[in-house]
Amino acid sequence: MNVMNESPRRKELIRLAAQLFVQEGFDRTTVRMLAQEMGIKSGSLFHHFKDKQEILAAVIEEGTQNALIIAHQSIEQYPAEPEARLRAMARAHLETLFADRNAHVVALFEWRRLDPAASAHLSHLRDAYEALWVEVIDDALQAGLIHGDRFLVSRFILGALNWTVRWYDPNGPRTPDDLADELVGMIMAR
Amino acid sequence: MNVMNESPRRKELIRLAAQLFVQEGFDRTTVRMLAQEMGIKSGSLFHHFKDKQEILAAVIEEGTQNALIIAHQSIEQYPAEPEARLRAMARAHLETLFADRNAHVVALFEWRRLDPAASAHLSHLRDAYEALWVEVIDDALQAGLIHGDRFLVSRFILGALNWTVRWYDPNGPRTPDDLADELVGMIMAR
DNA sequence: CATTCACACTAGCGCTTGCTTGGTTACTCA
DNA sequence: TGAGTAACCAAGCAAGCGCTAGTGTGAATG
Repeated sequence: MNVMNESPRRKELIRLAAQLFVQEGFDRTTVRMLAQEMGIKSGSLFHHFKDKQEILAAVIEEGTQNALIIAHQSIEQYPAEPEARLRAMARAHLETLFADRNAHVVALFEWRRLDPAASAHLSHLRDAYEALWVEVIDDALQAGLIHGDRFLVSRFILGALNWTVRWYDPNGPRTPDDLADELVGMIMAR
Repeated sequence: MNVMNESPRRKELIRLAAQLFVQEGFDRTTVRMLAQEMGIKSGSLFHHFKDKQEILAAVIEEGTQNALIIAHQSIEQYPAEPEARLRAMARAHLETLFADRNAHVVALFEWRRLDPAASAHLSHLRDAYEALWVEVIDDALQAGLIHGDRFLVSRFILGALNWTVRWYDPNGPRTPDDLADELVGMIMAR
Protein backbone atom coordinates (compact mmCIF):
# COMPACT_ATOMS: atom_id res chain seq x y z
CA MET A 1 0.00 0.00 0.00
CA ASN A 2 0.99 3.48 -0.81
CA VAL A 3 -0.11 5.68 2.05
CA MET A 4 0.91 9.29 1.45
CA ASN A 5 1.53 9.37 -2.23
CA GLU A 6 0.98 12.34 -4.49
CA SER A 7 2.03 10.55 -7.67
CA PRO A 8 0.29 11.46 -10.93
CA ARG A 9 -0.90 7.89 -11.13
CA ARG A 10 -2.73 8.20 -7.84
CA LYS A 11 -4.22 11.52 -8.89
CA GLU A 12 -5.57 9.95 -12.03
CA LEU A 13 -7.10 7.07 -10.08
CA ILE A 14 -8.78 9.54 -7.74
CA ARG A 15 -10.18 11.44 -10.71
CA LEU A 16 -11.67 8.27 -12.16
CA ALA A 17 -13.12 7.31 -8.79
CA ALA A 18 -14.76 10.72 -8.44
CA GLN A 19 -16.46 10.26 -11.77
CA LEU A 20 -17.86 6.88 -10.82
CA PHE A 21 -18.97 8.10 -7.40
CA VAL A 22 -20.98 10.84 -9.10
CA GLN A 23 -22.47 8.49 -11.68
CA GLU A 24 -23.46 5.71 -9.31
CA GLY A 25 -23.15 7.07 -5.80
CA PHE A 26 -20.51 5.88 -3.38
CA ASP A 27 -22.41 2.90 -2.02
CA ARG A 28 -23.35 1.51 -5.41
CA THR A 29 -19.84 1.87 -6.76
CA THR A 30 -18.10 -1.45 -6.18
CA VAL A 31 -14.36 -1.95 -5.96
CA ARG A 32 -14.66 -4.08 -9.08
CA MET A 33 -16.23 -1.21 -11.00
CA LEU A 34 -13.51 1.14 -9.82
CA ALA A 35 -10.80 -1.31 -10.81
CA GLN A 36 -12.24 -1.88 -14.26
CA GLU A 37 -12.44 1.86 -14.89
CA MET A 38 -8.81 2.15 -13.81
CA GLY A 39 -7.75 -0.71 -16.06
CA ILE A 40 -6.61 -3.02 -13.28
CA LYS A 41 -8.07 -5.95 -11.33
CA SER A 42 -9.96 -5.37 -8.13
CA GLY A 43 -7.24 -6.83 -5.96
CA SER A 44 -4.65 -4.41 -7.32
CA LEU A 45 -6.75 -1.51 -6.16
CA PHE A 46 -5.71 -2.16 -2.59
CA HIS A 47 -2.11 -1.55 -3.46
CA HIS A 48 -3.00 2.12 -3.96
CA PHE A 49 -5.62 2.60 -1.28
CA LYS A 50 -6.05 1.07 2.15
CA ASP A 51 -9.74 0.54 1.63
CA LYS A 52 -12.74 1.93 -0.21
CA GLN A 53 -13.19 4.62 2.43
CA GLU A 54 -9.76 6.04 1.74
CA ILE A 55 -10.67 6.59 -1.90
CA LEU A 56 -13.69 8.61 -0.88
CA ALA A 57 -11.63 10.70 1.52
CA ALA A 58 -9.00 11.32 -1.18
CA VAL A 59 -11.63 12.50 -3.65
CA ILE A 60 -13.16 14.93 -1.20
CA GLU A 61 -9.81 16.23 0.04
CA GLU A 62 -8.62 17.07 -3.47
CA GLY A 63 -11.75 18.99 -4.31
CA THR A 64 -11.81 20.98 -1.11
CA GLN A 65 -8.11 21.84 -1.28
CA ASN A 66 -8.56 23.26 -4.77
CA ALA A 67 -11.56 25.31 -3.72
CA LEU A 68 -9.63 26.84 -0.85
CA ILE A 69 -6.67 27.77 -3.01
CA ILE A 70 -8.75 29.35 -5.75
CA ALA A 71 -10.94 31.28 -3.34
CA HIS A 72 -7.88 32.68 -1.61
CA GLN A 73 -6.30 33.79 -4.85
CA SER A 74 -9.54 35.40 -6.00
CA ILE A 75 -10.27 37.62 -3.05
CA GLU A 76 -6.73 38.71 -2.26
CA GLN A 77 -6.79 40.67 -5.50
CA TYR A 78 -9.29 43.05 -3.93
CA PRO A 79 -8.19 43.67 -0.34
CA ALA A 80 -10.46 46.67 0.18
CA GLU A 81 -13.39 46.51 -2.22
CA PRO A 82 -16.33 44.70 -0.64
CA GLU A 83 -18.40 44.44 -3.80
CA ALA A 84 -15.53 43.12 -5.91
CA ARG A 85 -14.67 40.64 -3.15
CA LEU A 86 -18.22 39.35 -2.98
CA ARG A 87 -18.42 38.97 -6.71
CA ALA A 88 -14.99 37.33 -6.91
CA MET A 89 -15.90 34.87 -4.18
CA ALA A 90 -19.12 33.85 -5.89
CA ARG A 91 -17.32 33.50 -9.20
CA ALA A 92 -14.54 31.44 -7.65
CA HIS A 93 -17.07 29.19 -5.98
CA LEU A 94 -18.85 28.36 -9.23
CA GLU A 95 -15.60 28.16 -11.14
CA THR A 96 -14.20 25.39 -8.94
CA LEU A 97 -17.59 23.79 -8.64
CA PHE A 98 -17.70 23.16 -12.37
CA ALA A 99 -14.01 22.88 -13.19
CA ASP A 100 -13.74 20.12 -10.59
CA ARG A 101 -17.36 19.12 -10.69
CA ASN A 102 -17.09 15.44 -9.86
CA ALA A 103 -15.01 15.93 -6.75
CA HIS A 104 -17.33 18.65 -5.49
CA VAL A 105 -20.51 16.75 -6.11
CA VAL A 106 -19.02 13.90 -4.11
CA ALA A 107 -18.02 16.31 -1.35
CA LEU A 108 -21.51 17.80 -1.24
CA PHE A 109 -23.59 14.64 -1.45
CA GLU A 110 -21.47 11.79 -0.16
CA TRP A 111 -19.92 13.51 2.84
CA ARG A 112 -21.98 11.42 5.23
CA ARG A 113 -20.39 8.22 3.96
CA LEU A 114 -17.04 9.26 5.43
CA ASP A 115 -16.03 7.45 8.57
CA PRO A 116 -15.68 9.66 11.67
CA ALA A 117 -11.89 9.96 11.49
CA ALA A 118 -11.80 11.15 7.90
CA SER A 119 -14.78 13.37 8.47
CA ALA A 120 -13.10 15.12 11.39
CA HIS A 121 -9.96 15.75 9.37
CA LEU A 122 -11.79 17.11 6.34
CA SER A 123 -14.16 19.22 8.41
CA HIS A 124 -11.25 21.54 9.15
CA LEU A 125 -10.67 22.15 5.48
CA ARG A 126 -14.34 22.88 4.91
CA ASP A 127 -14.52 25.17 7.91
CA ALA A 128 -11.55 27.15 6.61
CA TYR A 129 -13.36 27.60 3.33
CA GLU A 130 -16.59 28.73 4.97
CA ALA A 131 -14.66 31.16 7.14
CA LEU A 132 -13.54 32.91 3.98
CA TRP A 133 -17.16 33.35 3.03
CA VAL A 134 -18.20 34.73 6.37
CA GLU A 135 -15.37 37.25 6.15
CA VAL A 136 -16.40 38.44 2.70
CA ILE A 137 -20.03 38.67 3.70
CA ASP A 138 -19.25 40.62 6.83
CA ASP A 139 -17.42 43.17 4.70
CA ALA A 140 -20.38 43.44 2.35
CA LEU A 141 -22.82 43.88 5.23
CA GLN A 142 -20.73 46.62 6.82
CA ALA A 143 -20.46 48.39 3.49
CA GLY A 144 -24.24 48.30 3.22
CA LEU A 145 -24.15 46.27 0.01
CA ILE A 146 -26.42 43.58 1.37
CA HIS A 147 -28.57 43.33 4.46
CA GLY A 148 -29.78 40.72 6.85
CA ASP A 149 -28.38 38.34 9.40
CA ARG A 150 -24.77 37.43 8.61
CA PHE A 151 -25.32 33.80 9.47
CA LEU A 152 -28.48 33.38 7.44
CA VAL A 153 -27.22 35.38 4.49
CA SER A 154 -24.12 33.26 4.11
CA ARG A 155 -26.13 30.05 4.38
CA PHE A 156 -28.62 31.19 1.79
CA ILE A 157 -25.92 32.23 -0.65
CA LEU A 158 -23.99 29.01 -0.27
CA GLY A 159 -27.21 27.05 -0.66
CA ALA A 160 -28.15 28.85 -3.85
CA LEU A 161 -24.64 28.35 -5.25
CA ASN A 162 -24.26 24.72 -4.27
CA TRP A 163 -27.67 23.81 -5.61
CA THR A 164 -26.56 24.89 -9.09
CA VAL A 165 -24.93 21.50 -9.56
CA ARG A 166 -28.44 20.11 -9.73
CA TRP A 167 -29.65 22.17 -12.67
CA TYR A 168 -26.85 24.09 -14.34
CA ASP A 169 -25.84 22.93 -17.80
CA PRO A 170 -22.26 23.97 -18.66
CA ASN A 171 -23.05 23.52 -22.35
CA GLY A 172 -25.89 26.02 -22.19
CA PRO A 173 -25.66 29.70 -23.08
CA ARG A 174 -24.70 30.92 -19.60
CA THR A 175 -21.22 30.85 -18.11
CA PRO A 176 -20.61 30.22 -14.40
CA ASP A 177 -19.59 33.87 -14.16
CA ASP A 178 -23.01 34.89 -15.49
CA LEU A 179 -24.63 32.91 -12.69
CA ALA A 180 -22.42 34.46 -10.04
CA ASP A 181 -23.13 37.98 -11.26
CA GLU A 182 -26.84 37.32 -11.44
CA LEU A 183 -26.92 36.06 -7.87
CA VAL A 184 -24.91 38.99 -6.54
CA GLY A 185 -27.17 41.36 -8.45
CA MET A 186 -30.22 39.69 -7.02
CA ILE A 187 -29.27 40.20 -3.40
CA MET A 188 -27.56 43.57 -3.59
CA ALA A 189 -29.43 46.59 -2.32
CA ARG A 190 -29.70 49.41 -4.83
CA MET B 1 -48.69 -8.15 -2.04
CA ASN B 2 -50.70 -5.08 -1.53
CA VAL B 3 -50.29 -2.85 -4.55
CA MET B 4 -52.44 0.25 -4.27
CA ASN B 5 -53.16 0.42 -0.61
CA GLU B 6 -53.66 3.56 1.40
CA SER B 7 -54.14 1.74 4.70
CA PRO B 8 -52.88 3.42 7.87
CA ARG B 9 -50.58 0.48 8.37
CA ARG B 10 -48.89 1.11 5.06
CA LYS B 11 -48.61 4.80 5.82
CA GLU B 12 -46.87 4.04 9.07
CA LEU B 13 -44.45 1.67 7.37
CA ILE B 14 -43.64 4.38 4.83
CA ARG B 15 -42.99 6.84 7.62
CA LEU B 16 -40.58 4.48 9.32
CA ALA B 17 -38.83 3.77 6.05
CA ALA B 18 -38.35 7.49 5.40
CA GLN B 19 -36.68 7.88 8.78
CA LEU B 20 -34.25 5.06 8.10
CA PHE B 21 -33.50 6.28 4.58
CA VAL B 22 -32.53 9.65 6.03
CA GLN B 23 -30.42 8.14 8.79
CA GLU B 24 -28.53 5.65 6.66
CA GLY B 25 -29.19 6.53 3.06
CA PHE B 26 -31.26 4.35 0.75
CA ASP B 27 -28.47 2.04 -0.35
CA ARG B 28 -27.22 1.32 3.15
CA THR B 29 -30.68 0.65 4.49
CA THR B 30 -31.22 -3.09 4.22
CA VAL B 31 -34.59 -4.79 4.06
CA ARG B 32 -33.70 -6.41 7.38
CA MET B 33 -33.19 -3.03 9.01
CA LEU B 34 -36.49 -1.83 7.61
CA ALA B 35 -38.29 -4.93 8.84
CA GLN B 36 -36.83 -4.69 12.32
CA GLU B 37 -37.85 -1.05 12.61
CA MET B 38 -41.33 -2.06 11.52
CA GLY B 39 -41.49 -4.90 14.02
CA ILE B 40 -41.79 -7.66 11.43
CA LYS B 41 -39.45 -10.13 9.73
CA SER B 42 -37.72 -9.23 6.50
CA GLY B 43 -39.77 -11.68 4.43
CA SER B 44 -43.02 -10.10 5.60
CA LEU B 45 -41.95 -6.78 4.20
CA PHE B 46 -42.62 -8.06 0.70
CA HIS B 47 -46.23 -8.60 1.54
CA HIS B 48 -46.62 -4.82 1.74
CA PHE B 49 -44.25 -3.73 -1.01
CA LYS B 50 -43.28 -5.31 -4.30
CA ASP B 51 -39.62 -4.56 -3.74
CA LYS B 52 -37.27 -2.12 -2.05
CA GLN B 53 -37.65 0.33 -4.89
CA GLU B 54 -41.37 0.61 -4.31
CA ILE B 55 -40.76 1.73 -0.74
CA LEU B 56 -38.53 4.53 -1.94
CA ALA B 57 -41.11 5.64 -4.49
CA ALA B 58 -43.84 5.59 -1.85
CA VAL B 59 -41.80 7.76 0.51
CA ILE B 60 -41.08 10.35 -2.14
CA GLU B 61 -44.64 10.37 -3.47
CA GLU B 62 -46.11 11.08 -0.05
CA GLY B 63 -43.79 13.98 0.62
CA THR B 64 -44.28 15.61 -2.74
CA GLN B 65 -48.07 15.26 -2.62
CA ASN B 66 -48.16 17.03 0.72
CA ALA B 67 -45.95 19.85 -0.51
CA LEU B 68 -48.21 20.44 -3.49
CA ILE B 69 -51.37 20.56 -1.38
CA ILE B 70 -49.95 22.94 1.20
CA ALA B 71 -48.43 25.26 -1.40
CA HIS B 72 -51.75 25.47 -3.22
CA GLN B 73 -53.66 26.28 -0.05
CA SER B 74 -51.12 28.93 0.91
CA ILE B 75 -51.08 31.03 -2.23
CA GLU B 76 -54.77 30.84 -3.08
CA GLN B 77 -55.39 32.99 -0.02
CA TYR B 78 -53.75 35.90 -1.81
CA PRO B 79 -54.92 35.86 -5.41
CA ALA B 80 -53.72 39.37 -6.21
CA GLU B 81 -50.95 40.33 -3.81
CA PRO B 82 -47.54 39.41 -5.27
CA GLU B 83 -45.55 40.10 -2.12
CA ALA B 84 -47.90 38.12 0.10
CA ARG B 85 -47.88 35.28 -2.41
CA LEU B 86 -44.10 35.18 -2.52
CA ARG B 87 -43.85 35.19 1.24
CA ALA B 88 -46.58 32.57 1.61
CA MET B 89 -44.89 30.30 -0.91
CA ALA B 90 -41.54 30.52 0.86
CA ARG B 91 -43.17 29.88 4.22
CA ALA B 92 -45.13 26.94 2.87
CA HIS B 93 -41.99 25.47 1.37
CA LEU B 94 -40.10 25.52 4.64
CA GLU B 95 -43.16 24.47 6.61
CA THR B 96 -43.57 21.20 4.67
CA LEU B 97 -39.84 20.75 4.45
CA PHE B 98 -39.60 20.51 8.22
CA ALA B 99 -43.04 19.13 9.10
CA ASP B 100 -42.36 16.23 6.75
CA ARG B 101 -38.63 16.45 6.93
CA ASN B 102 -37.70 12.81 6.40
CA ALA B 103 -39.76 12.35 3.28
CA HIS B 104 -38.40 15.56 1.78
CA VAL B 105 -34.80 14.82 2.54
CA VAL B 106 -35.26 11.50 0.80
CA ALA B 107 -36.91 13.22 -2.15
CA LEU B 108 -34.08 15.73 -2.41
CA PHE B 109 -31.11 13.45 -1.95
CA GLU B 110 -32.20 9.95 -2.98
CA TRP B 111 -34.14 10.83 -6.10
CA ARG B 112 -31.48 9.33 -8.33
CA ARG B 113 -31.97 5.91 -6.78
CA LEU B 114 -35.45 5.69 -8.30
CA ASP B 115 -35.75 3.40 -11.28
CA PRO B 116 -36.74 5.12 -14.54
CA ALA B 117 -40.42 4.20 -14.36
CA ALA B 118 -40.97 5.58 -10.88
CA SER B 119 -38.84 8.60 -11.65
CA ALA B 120 -40.95 9.46 -14.70
CA HIS B 121 -44.16 9.22 -12.74
CA LEU B 122 -42.92 11.34 -9.85
CA SER B 123 -41.32 13.93 -12.10
CA HIS B 124 -44.79 15.11 -13.01
CA LEU B 125 -45.61 15.80 -9.40
CA ARG B 126 -42.39 17.72 -8.92
CA ASP B 127 -42.89 19.70 -12.10
CA ALA B 128 -46.37 20.72 -10.96
CA TYR B 129 -44.84 22.00 -7.75
CA GLU B 130 -42.13 23.96 -9.50
CA ALA B 131 -44.69 25.46 -11.87
CA LEU B 132 -46.36 27.03 -8.84
CA TRP B 133 -43.08 28.67 -7.96
CA VAL B 134 -42.48 30.03 -11.42
CA GLU B 135 -45.98 31.51 -11.38
CA VAL B 136 -45.44 33.27 -8.07
CA ILE B 137 -42.04 34.56 -9.11
CA ASP B 138 -43.36 35.88 -12.40
CA ASP B 139 -45.95 37.89 -10.47
CA ALA B 140 -43.25 39.28 -8.18
CA LEU B 141 -41.05 40.24 -11.12
CA GLN B 142 -43.86 42.02 -12.91
CA ALA B 143 -44.74 43.89 -9.74
CA GLY B 144 -41.13 45.02 -9.52
CA LEU B 145 -40.61 43.35 -6.15
CA ILE B 146 -37.58 41.42 -7.31
CA HIS B 147 -35.41 41.56 -10.38
CA GLY B 148 -33.40 39.31 -12.58
CA ASP B 149 -33.95 36.36 -14.88
CA ARG B 150 -37.09 34.42 -13.94
CA PHE B 151 -35.42 31.10 -14.50
CA LEU B 152 -32.31 31.88 -12.49
CA VAL B 153 -34.19 33.63 -9.71
CA SER B 154 -36.47 30.66 -9.10
CA ARG B 155 -33.52 28.25 -9.14
CA PHE B 156 -31.56 30.35 -6.69
CA ILE B 157 -34.49 30.69 -4.32
CA LEU B 158 -35.29 26.99 -4.38
CA GLY B 159 -31.62 26.21 -3.85
CA ALA B 160 -31.35 28.47 -0.85
CA LEU B 161 -34.53 27.00 0.64
CA ASN B 162 -33.73 23.37 -0.02
CA TRP B 163 -30.24 23.70 1.35
CA THR B 164 -31.68 24.66 4.74
CA VAL B 165 -32.17 20.97 5.51
CA ARG B 166 -28.40 20.79 5.75
CA TRP B 167 -27.95 23.37 8.50
CA TYR B 168 -31.24 24.45 10.03
CA ASP B 169 -31.89 23.32 13.58
CA PRO B 170 -35.62 23.25 14.38
CA ASN B 171 -34.82 23.39 18.09
CA GLY B 172 -32.91 26.63 17.68
CA PRO B 173 -34.29 30.12 18.26
CA ARG B 174 -35.52 30.68 14.71
CA THR B 175 -38.79 29.39 13.27
CA PRO B 176 -39.09 28.28 9.65
CA ASP B 177 -41.23 31.38 9.09
CA ASP B 178 -38.32 33.54 10.28
CA LEU B 179 -36.12 31.95 7.65
CA ALA B 180 -38.66 32.48 4.90
CA ASP B 181 -39.11 36.15 5.80
CA GLU B 182 -35.38 36.71 5.98
CA LEU B 183 -34.86 35.23 2.55
CA VAL B 184 -37.66 37.26 1.00
CA GLY B 185 -36.30 40.38 2.67
CA MET B 186 -32.86 39.65 1.34
CA ILE B 187 -33.87 39.51 -2.29
CA MET B 188 -36.56 42.16 -2.38
CA ALA B 189 -35.74 45.51 -3.95
CA ARG B 190 -36.41 48.46 -1.72
C1' DC C 1 24.84 -10.12 -10.10
C1' DA C 2 21.79 -10.01 -6.10
C1' DT C 3 18.31 -7.52 -3.90
C1' DT C 4 14.65 -4.55 -3.46
C1' DC C 5 10.68 -2.24 -4.86
C1' DA C 6 6.31 -0.72 -7.11
C1' DC C 7 2.68 -2.63 -9.32
C1' DA C 8 -0.03 -5.96 -11.02
C1' DC C 9 -2.20 -10.63 -11.08
C1' DT C 10 -5.22 -15.03 -9.64
C1' DA C 11 -8.10 -17.14 -6.58
C1' DG C 12 -11.22 -17.13 -3.29
C1' DC C 13 -12.95 -16.43 1.80
C1' DG C 14 -16.50 -14.98 4.75
C1' DC C 15 -20.30 -12.32 4.84
C1' DT C 16 -24.44 -9.62 3.44
C1' DT C 17 -27.68 -8.52 0.12
C1' DG C 18 -32.59 -8.46 -1.98
C1' DC C 19 -35.93 -11.50 -2.55
C1' DT C 20 -38.66 -16.19 -2.77
C1' DT C 21 -40.99 -20.06 -1.05
C1' DG C 22 -44.27 -22.64 1.48
C1' DG C 23 -46.76 -22.61 5.30
C1' DT C 24 -49.21 -20.66 9.67
C1' DT C 25 -52.13 -17.49 12.32
C1' DA C 26 -55.87 -14.15 13.26
C1' DC C 27 -59.72 -11.89 11.75
C1' DT C 28 -63.91 -10.81 8.90
C1' DC C 29 -68.22 -11.73 7.10
C1' DA C 30 -71.78 -14.68 4.72
C1' DT D 1 -69.48 -22.46 11.23
C1' DG D 2 -66.65 -22.27 7.81
C1' DA D 3 -64.60 -19.97 3.67
C1' DG D 4 -61.69 -16.29 2.39
C1' DT D 5 -58.08 -13.20 3.12
C1' DA D 6 -54.55 -10.01 5.10
C1' DA D 7 -50.59 -10.35 7.73
C1' DC D 8 -47.06 -12.66 9.23
C1' DC D 9 -42.96 -16.22 9.89
C1' DA D 10 -38.89 -19.60 9.22
C1' DA D 11 -35.65 -20.94 6.17
C1' DG D 12 -32.71 -20.27 2.72
C1' DC D 13 -30.99 -19.33 -2.27
C1' DA D 14 -28.14 -17.04 -5.67
C1' DA D 15 -25.58 -13.21 -6.40
C1' DG D 16 -22.62 -9.82 -5.14
C1' DC D 17 -19.83 -7.47 -1.67
C1' DG D 18 -15.11 -5.67 0.43
C1' DC D 19 -10.99 -7.37 1.13
C1' DT D 20 -6.82 -10.79 1.75
C1' DA D 21 -3.11 -14.03 0.64
C1' DG D 22 0.24 -15.40 -2.12
C1' DT D 23 2.71 -14.92 -6.49
C1' DG D 24 4.91 -12.94 -10.75
C1' DT D 25 7.45 -9.26 -13.26
C1' DG D 26 10.28 -5.77 -14.92
C1' DA D 27 12.90 -1.64 -13.58
C1' DA D 28 15.88 0.62 -10.34
C1' DT D 29 19.53 0.21 -6.72
C1' DG D 30 23.66 -1.66 -4.14
